[in-house]
Parts: sequence; C-alpha cells; structure tokens
Amino acid sequence: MLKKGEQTKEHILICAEKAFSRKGYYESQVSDISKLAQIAKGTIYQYFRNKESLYISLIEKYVVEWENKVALNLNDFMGQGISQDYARAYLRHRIAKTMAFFAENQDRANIILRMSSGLNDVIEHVVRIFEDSVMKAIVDDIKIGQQFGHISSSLNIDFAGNVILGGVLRISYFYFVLKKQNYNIHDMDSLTDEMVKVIENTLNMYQPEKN
Amino acid sequence: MLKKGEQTKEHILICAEKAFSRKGYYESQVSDISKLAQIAKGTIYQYFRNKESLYISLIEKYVVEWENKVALNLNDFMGQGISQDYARAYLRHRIAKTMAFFAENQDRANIILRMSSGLNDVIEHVVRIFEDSVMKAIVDDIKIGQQFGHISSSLNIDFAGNVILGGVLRISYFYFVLKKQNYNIHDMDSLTDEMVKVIENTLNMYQPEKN
Amino acid sequence: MLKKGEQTKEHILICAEKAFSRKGYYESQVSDISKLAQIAKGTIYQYFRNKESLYISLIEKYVVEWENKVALNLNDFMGQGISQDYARAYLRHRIAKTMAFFAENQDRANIILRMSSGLNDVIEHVVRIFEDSVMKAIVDDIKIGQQFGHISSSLNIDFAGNVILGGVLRISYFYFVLKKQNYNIHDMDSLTDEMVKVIENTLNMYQPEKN
Amino acid sequence: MLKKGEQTKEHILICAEKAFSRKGYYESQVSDISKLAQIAKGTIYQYFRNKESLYISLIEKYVVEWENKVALNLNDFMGQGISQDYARAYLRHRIAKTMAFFAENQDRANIILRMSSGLNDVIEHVVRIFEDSVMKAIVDDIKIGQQFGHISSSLNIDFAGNVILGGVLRISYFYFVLKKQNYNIHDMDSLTDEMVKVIENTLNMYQPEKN
DNA sequence: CATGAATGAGTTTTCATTCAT
DNA sequence: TATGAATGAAAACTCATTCAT
Repeated sequence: MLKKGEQTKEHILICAEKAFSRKGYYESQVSDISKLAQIAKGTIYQYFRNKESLYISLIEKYVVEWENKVALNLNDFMGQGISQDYARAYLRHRIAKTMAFFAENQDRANIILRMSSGLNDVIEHVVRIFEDSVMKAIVDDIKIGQQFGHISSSLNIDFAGNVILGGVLRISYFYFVLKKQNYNIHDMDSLTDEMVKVIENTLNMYQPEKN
Repeated sequence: MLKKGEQTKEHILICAEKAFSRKGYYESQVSDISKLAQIAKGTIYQYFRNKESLYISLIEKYVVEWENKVALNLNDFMGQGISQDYARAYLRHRIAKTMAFFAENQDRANIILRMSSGLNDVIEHVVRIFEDSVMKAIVDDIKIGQQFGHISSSLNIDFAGNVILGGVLRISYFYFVLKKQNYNIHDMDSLTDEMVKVIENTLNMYQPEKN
Repeated sequence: MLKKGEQTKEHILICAEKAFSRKGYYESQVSDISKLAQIAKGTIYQYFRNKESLYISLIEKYVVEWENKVALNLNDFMGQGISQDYARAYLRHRIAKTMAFFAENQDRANIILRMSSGLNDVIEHVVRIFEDSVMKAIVDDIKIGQQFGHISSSLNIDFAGNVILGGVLRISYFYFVLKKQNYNIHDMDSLTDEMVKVIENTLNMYQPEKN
Repeated sequence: MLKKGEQTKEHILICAEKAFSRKGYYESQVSDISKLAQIAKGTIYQYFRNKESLYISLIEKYVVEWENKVALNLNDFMGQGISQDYARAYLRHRIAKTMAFFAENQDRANIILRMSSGLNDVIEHVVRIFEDSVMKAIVDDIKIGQQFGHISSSLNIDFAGNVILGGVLRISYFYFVLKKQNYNIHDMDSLTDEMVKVIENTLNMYQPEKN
C-alpha cells in the first residue's frame, strides 16, 4: 500500500494520462490536469518540477510497464519440443503482449501511438489526410491485385494495408529522418527491392490460394 | 511564372517548412518563420488566416505533391509482357516514388514522419526511449533467432527490425487508437496470428539459407 | 527627436522609475508599470527582456547621468588664482552636483539612496528603527558634548549626525561586508582611532567657538 | 536556561538570520529557513505570524543587542580626570562598540548594512556599479589632491573615501528622501558648504604634513 | 502590399500560508 | 508542539494576432 504522498503522485500521473491522451502535450494545460485530479494546481508542482517533467515521468513509466509486460524468461519456452515451435511461441508472446499493452489502456495507446501527438484537432485531421491518401492508394492497389488474381481475395485488406503503411513510413523515418545509417543512391534501389519483397510476402502475391 | 503575391506566399511556405521541420508546430513561432523569410510578421497574415492554416496549407501541399509523384497511369504498365511482371513493376514504382518523396526533401520528411512531431527536444528524446526499447527487443530477438539458425544470418537486421516495428505500431494504432474497426477479444488472437505470420515472412523464418 | 520605438522605451523607463521609487523592486509589479505607462504588459517585454533587465537599465542610465552631471574638465578650474582655490572650487563642484543630482529627481534619489530598497512599508519602517536608534544615540551624544562645552552650540546637529552615521555605516559596510580589505584585530583599533578623529573634526570638538 | 519553545524560537531566528543574510528578504524563502533549521515549515508559523513578522523580530533583536552593546553608564566615564579626556573616551567607546557590533556577526552586518538589501545577485551587482562610480571619482580626486600637495600622501585613501561616500549619500538620503527637514534652494548652498568643510577636515586639506 | 509596434488573453510557475493529523 | 501535504492567489512572461501607418 502506498503512503499519502505516493498515492497523490500516482493519482496525478493517471489524470495527466487522461488529459494528454485527449489533447496531447501542448493543448493540455496544467489546470486541465488539476481539475481532472480535483486538486490544486500547486499540488502538481509538489510532485513534478514542471509540466514537461510530468510528461516525461509518464513516458518513463510506460517503458517500464511495457518491459515488465513483454519480458519473459527465454528458458520458459525452451526444452519443450522442437526449437522451431518455441521460437514461434516466443515471437507470438512478444507480439500478443505488445498489442495487449496498447489494447488494454486506451489513454496510453493514444499517447504513445498518436503519430503526430500533441497537435490540435484541426491539424490532426489534416495530418490524417496524408496518411489516408497513402492508405487509400495501398488499398486500391491491393484491390486491383485481387481483380487480376495476383492477390488472394480472402486477404484482410485493412490489416495488410496498415502493416505495409507502417513498414514504409517507419523505414522512411529510420533512413531519411533519423539517418542512423548512411545510405547512398544505390542503396535506395536495394532498399526499395527489400521493401517490395516484404510487401509481396505480406500479400502472398503470386502464390494465391497456395495455403 | 508566379506573380509577386504568389511568389511571396510560396516563399513563406518554404520557410515555414524549414521552421516546422526544426521545431515542430508548437515550438515554432510565427516570428521564427518571418525571420527565416526575412519579411515582417504581419505579411504572413496577408497570405494565411493564422498559424494553423499555414501549417494546414503545407500538409495539403504535401498530399498533392505525393499524389503527383506516385500516381501513374496503370496503362503505362500494361500490355507489356505478362501481368505478373507489370504488377511487380507497378508495386516497385509506388514504393520507389514514395521513398524518394521522403528522401528528397529532408524538411518534408521531418514534418510528415516525425512520429511525435511538435514536441520539444527534451520530450522528443524520452519518447524515442520507448521506441528504442521496443526496437532493441526486436533486434535482440532476431539475433537470437540467427544464433539458433531460424533466421538467415544474412538478414539486414535494421531493415527487418524497422519494418516489423512500423507494422506493429501501425496495426496497434489502427485497431486500438483509430478503432475504425470494432474488434472483440477473439479478434486479438487472430490479429496476433496474422502479425506473427507477416513477421515470419519478413524474417523468412524457418527457411534459412533457402534462397 | 526620438523615433516611435525609442520614445516608448524612454516612456517605460520613466514610469518604471516612478513605480520602483514608490514600492521598490520586489513590491513593484510589471502590471503597475504598464498601468502607469498606460500601455499593455506585453509592450514592456518588447523593450526589456524581463523585469530585472528593466531595473538594471534604469540603474545604468543613472550611472551615465551622474557622470555627465559631475564630470568637468579639470582645466576649467586651473589657471585661475592659486591652486588651493581651484582645488576647493573643484571639490565644491563635485559635491554640489552630486547633491543636486539627488535633489532634482525625487524618484531617482529614492531608488538609489533608499538604503534597504525594495522592502515593503512595514519592514522598511522597522529597518528605520535601527537607524533611528543609532541616530538618536549620536544626537544625544552631541547634545551632551554641547552641554559640557566640547562642541559648539551652533553646530547643525542633524547635519553632523547624518554625516557621522553615514560614515560609520559605510566604513562598517566596506570593511565588514564587502571585505575588499583584509583586516585583523589590531586594525580594528586603528580603524576606530581614524573614525574618532574624523568625527572630532566634523564636530570641531575641543575647538568650540574657534572659527 | 530557555525552555523548549523559547529554544526553538531562538533557533529559527538564527537560521532566518543566515538565510536573510545570504539572499535578502525577498529572495529568501520560508522553506530555505525551515531547511536550514531542519524543522518543518509549519513550525515556523507556530512562533511567528508570518515571514514579515519573523524579519521584523530579527531587526528588533538587533536594536536591543546594539543598545546593550553600546550603552554604558555615563558616570563610568566621569569623575576621572578632565572632561575632555572622558568625552573622547566615551566617543571612542561608542565607535568601537558599534564597529565591533558589525564585525563580530557577519550575517547581522549583511542584513543591516547591505545598502540595497534584498535584491538578487544580478541587480545587486548593478547597484554596486553606481556606488563604485562615485567611489572611483572620490578616490581619483584624492589622488589628484595628493599630487598637487593639498592632501597628505600618507592618507588612507580607502578609509577617507568611504567616510566621504557614506556621508554624502546619507546626507542626500536625509534631506532629499526622508525630507524630515524642509529645505529651500538657498539651503542647498549652505548644505554644500558644510559638506565641503567636513570633507576638507576629513582630508586634512591645506594642512598636509601638519601633524 | 508590407510593416512592426502594440496588444492582452492565456499559461506556467511560485511560495507564503493553512490545517488535519 | 510539530509536521508537511495541500492550497490558490498572485506574479512573470509568452506569443499569435491586429491595425495604423
């Protein structure tokens, strides 16, 4: 059981989560949080140096929570049947836990996943337009592929489309924004080839009805 | 050729792009943009109703630019050899153009892809910690898979890792934040199965050294 | 003639002088100044980084003003009679100008001379009690000296008392607070001797009715 | 021996003295004092109505302490030799005790003598610039006087300069800020004359090497 | 069209003070 | 008495937006 101070701090974090989830970092005001928490503004500053540090505490909490949820002793999966089976079980565990991590807490998911978090509603909407355009192109392409028989008509289009969109945007982000890897023009070609391969696999192209 | 007014408006958009790229929407001030553009603050308001509408104009421009870049008449790819070939060529075209779209304009990529756009440096850094944690887990798992021989040792780990991260985050975002699709608990299982399948394909698991 | 911007800045400085003069630095609020100046609070921040820098600007202006007032070419006093005469004239000029500097601008004098400037009225009053106690002791001593005939009965008691109080406090401040000079216990004795000598001179003790 | 309550009150006063000495009234926070005293903030309010009253108590304590230190029965000095001698001894006693009063307690001296007490470091520094400017002018003048032979070259410049500065500032303060005395323009002249006379005495001008 | 000084509503943040334990 | 968590009024400061020139 937490003592008074710890309780209040926890309470503030939970209310801050609600506030940031609804309106993002910049559009949320400290007074919103204090109202949600039904405490005085000053009380928040007893526990957090400022608004920024409150937000940071929240994210840091998420990192710990995710690690606790996902982590599992590798040994638990070993020594049980053939290695391929437990490798798949292990992978499944990771994926299931990560998705559950987002599914079980709406506010947390909003904060972590809202890709252009912190923008106000009007802007958020326009930012979505871009993603929707790209998504629409992907979906249309899949449908054409299905008409031509390259892609199984039983494919879950939404699912496949989002995996592809996520992959392309993330790859672009990694190589062109973060630029942790230097790449040259030639790499662009092989990057594209790799991406095409992944997408073909995802779509099971050219192998319709194979399973 | 653009007239004076159009020129100034275009100039403002380019400078706004620089500013928003560096500091995101909220941390960029109208005065930053006017300084970059070497014009008076008031002039910006001659062309844009307010800061928000300036940002929106930018994103809307991006949608058009991307569509122009990516769009291509399907006919161009048809009537040339077997349909499988032009389907692949078409997919390749889409991917190549989209990645080039990001690669060729750093500021644009920053604005569209910076997944927690608009947050200040300190916060941005902590948000990255979360993604880095997830990424690290994926990379570690891939390495273990390679040690056990389930995954080809020639796999580009950064590439595969980012595709997977992008896919998982986007799927979570789509189903748990946007929630355009209702899902029930049973769906969570099949969602996970689908995701596992995609990842196995991406990693070419169980078929190491096959190619 | 000053242009618009310079005029406003000057106007703010003058109003800040009034405000600081009345209530000191801490008790004066930026909104007090803006009200006095009949401008918006924000306007003040167009010209001064913050309240502190506004106060500093004021003091820096005073330094320049005093220097301009007091400074005089030494040559102006030379070549006119014997050197003792122009030395006295020069000294007189310095003193007269410095005192006029304070006498001619009430607010400026308040800000520079209010020895415990910035304290609120209640506290200011108590701080005065200390000075008044010391002053009273000095005045009483002078009166006793007059009764005993050591001190001329025509002495301006207020004047002499304040000179002595100012001297003693300043010497204490210089040696015991600023401590630019190291001193040892022995110095205390000679310091006292020096001080006694100055006071005796000021009081013309032992030489009553001599002039 | 003090009882518990009295002890605590005394302890708080001593810690408040430290705090106010370091940062002045406004920049010192009640929490600073409670931390120094290693007691809870609330405890301070058991003994003092508020921060202001704590400060006032301190100053009032100083008045008593100074009076105790300086006061001495006039009779002690009488009946012992000629009156001139004990008059001088008496004056010496007053001066010595007052200076010791400041020298023996650094914090007390800081609080009472810091002439612009309560201002923060940055501002304090600029306020010093004014005093330094005036002091520099005085010192320079004294040096010129020494070159011309009006002033003894053995004069302690720092001492004389500070006595003069203290005297001039105090006189200005008394007549132009406190204005307990009305004065008219003609008085300015005689005020100046008096001041010049005092300074000449202090500097022993025109009588170099006379002693 | 262009300017940039002026605006003031809106935010964050501080800190002396209170009061239930 | 002593505590320290909670308070909230009050202050500094910001910055998008306006408008007279």
